[in-house]
Amino acid sequence: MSTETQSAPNFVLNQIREELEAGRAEKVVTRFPPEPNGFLHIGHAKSICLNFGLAQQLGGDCHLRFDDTNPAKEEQAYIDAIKEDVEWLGFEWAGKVRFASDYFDQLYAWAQHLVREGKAYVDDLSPDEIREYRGTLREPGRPSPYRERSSEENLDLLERMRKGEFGESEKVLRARIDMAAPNINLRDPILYRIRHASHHQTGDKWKIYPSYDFTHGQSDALEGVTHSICTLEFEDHRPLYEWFLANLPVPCTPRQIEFARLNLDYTVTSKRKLKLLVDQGVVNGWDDPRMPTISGMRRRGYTSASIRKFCDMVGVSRADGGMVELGMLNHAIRSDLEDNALRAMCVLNPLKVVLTNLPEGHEELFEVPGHPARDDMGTRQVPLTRELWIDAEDFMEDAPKKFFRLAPEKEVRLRNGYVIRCDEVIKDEAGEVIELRCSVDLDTLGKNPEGRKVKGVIHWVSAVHAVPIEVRQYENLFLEAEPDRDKDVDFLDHLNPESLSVVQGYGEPSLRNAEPETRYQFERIGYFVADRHDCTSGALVFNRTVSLKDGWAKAQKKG
RNA sequence: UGGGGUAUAGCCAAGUGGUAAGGCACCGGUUUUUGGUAUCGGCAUUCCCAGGUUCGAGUCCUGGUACCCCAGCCA
Repeated sequence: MSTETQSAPNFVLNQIREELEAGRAEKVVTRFPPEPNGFLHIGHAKSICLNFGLAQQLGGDCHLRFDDTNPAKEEQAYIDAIKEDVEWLGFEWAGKVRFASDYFDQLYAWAQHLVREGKAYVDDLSPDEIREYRGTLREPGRPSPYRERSSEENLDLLERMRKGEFGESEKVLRARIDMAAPNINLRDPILYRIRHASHHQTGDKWKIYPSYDFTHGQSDALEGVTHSICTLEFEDHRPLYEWFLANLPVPCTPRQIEFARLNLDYTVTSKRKLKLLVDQGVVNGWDDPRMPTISGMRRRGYTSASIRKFCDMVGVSRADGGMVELGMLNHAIRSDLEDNALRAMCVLNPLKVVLTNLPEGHEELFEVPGHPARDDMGTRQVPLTRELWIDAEDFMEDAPKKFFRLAPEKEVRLRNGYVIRCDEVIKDEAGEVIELRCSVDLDTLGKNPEGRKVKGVIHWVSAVHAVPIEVRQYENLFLEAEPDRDKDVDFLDHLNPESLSVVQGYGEPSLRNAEPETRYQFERIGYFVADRHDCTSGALVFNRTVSLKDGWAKAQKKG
């Protein structure tokens, strides 16, 4: 395990610790079992942190096992992406990457075992008939007419299913449990279905594929998994999970523990819906910075540490139907970047300022820290010249008393530089402010001016040295806190049309050689990352990870 | 009375009979060459509701209520 995570205790950890203390287990083995049918998202991050975190804290192992029992939906590309995401998050699985498909031979042998024991049978009912015979939530099911076939016949039929003698849906193998069970999962669940599909790991070897229920617990047992941690919706499957372990000669009996999945504000976390966003071109791929996927968040500029911290803050419980506010995620990333991101000045909405008492061609270099509190992050050179860009929001012609920025006749400090005073406002024919003429107080470098206090500080960029940058500003993908709440309304109706806005701005020269994935705080604006794919020395592209908290905007709102 | 779960502040969440942790958000003070950060303080007389047991209940009992999951040959 490569990452030191000091996770807060939770009920799963406590429970396992008790078992350890009671001597009911020795070494803990967990597993993270994604199906390779899409990219991992923030909800998976919670599961990853839990499973790998448990192993870390208890001195055990965590396996990465692909739950690849449905070749129709799975792809190698997803496998590659998932492995990359888990590694990027900072975790290391024990041993080789595993696949449920590694156990297909054993699973098949166990299916034959159940048949011989009279605990499984081949059913010829059609999918519709099976549904009908299953009964409803309130009424019991009825036994299939094929339920009483002999072991010999079942064995033969199963073997022929395996050989591909039947078409898809012509037959299935079912466990023989109880068609009247109140828990529908126990009403003779399907063990194998026929799929004439090529599998990304096993090729064309199999014509039948085991179901999740028949695969998961046995795979856990085969790997020596002690605790199989999954989400709440599998709680109803636990009796089945245990039934297979009890009725098959498995090497050990893992225990299933369920926890509540993560729900995040203004976000969808459903692989199906995320895939829809990708397929319909609503976003630019699974790693679009607006996506709650691990790779999207990475591209947006989240650090893996911040995602781990977020998962830790959220905690683990069995309380369902909850909804975590995005504010918590914002806090996690801001606190990481506050400590670790380089500082730079950038202007996104440029307004020209001319410093009238500086001579033409004046150039002055300030050496300023890469980070205000971290000497180890070095320094950068910031040039000052007669013409500057400042952000238009930092000037107001009729400024209210508490506006601590530039206004006619008022003073403000240039961050890392001098105090300047706005002497003249120049407008175009339309009355738009196009330039400010200001004077510099040369006696204010590194010290406060005599006899007055200048409260405001604004960022700026030398016009001659300004580096053009493209900045991609992201907002929530959805306008509704729970986009998929209402079953009668398509979640796509809640899309935020302004989730992405691209702006061309000016950055200070230190940004010129920004390497992809370098994170910055553009002072007084927010945290940004050089896009890992599109940022080159010829075309600087930054993604806004998250804005800085804006106390001024908040005060404005309050009036 | 189909089965299985869950209810603690705006949000997440500790708490397992001894008098409601922590985090986020929010509000206010201080510091500040980022209206950021840091820092200090405030923020549940009460734990879904109603009864009961007990010297004592968020924790135990009884009865309600609300919400989530399950009728894929998905996982």
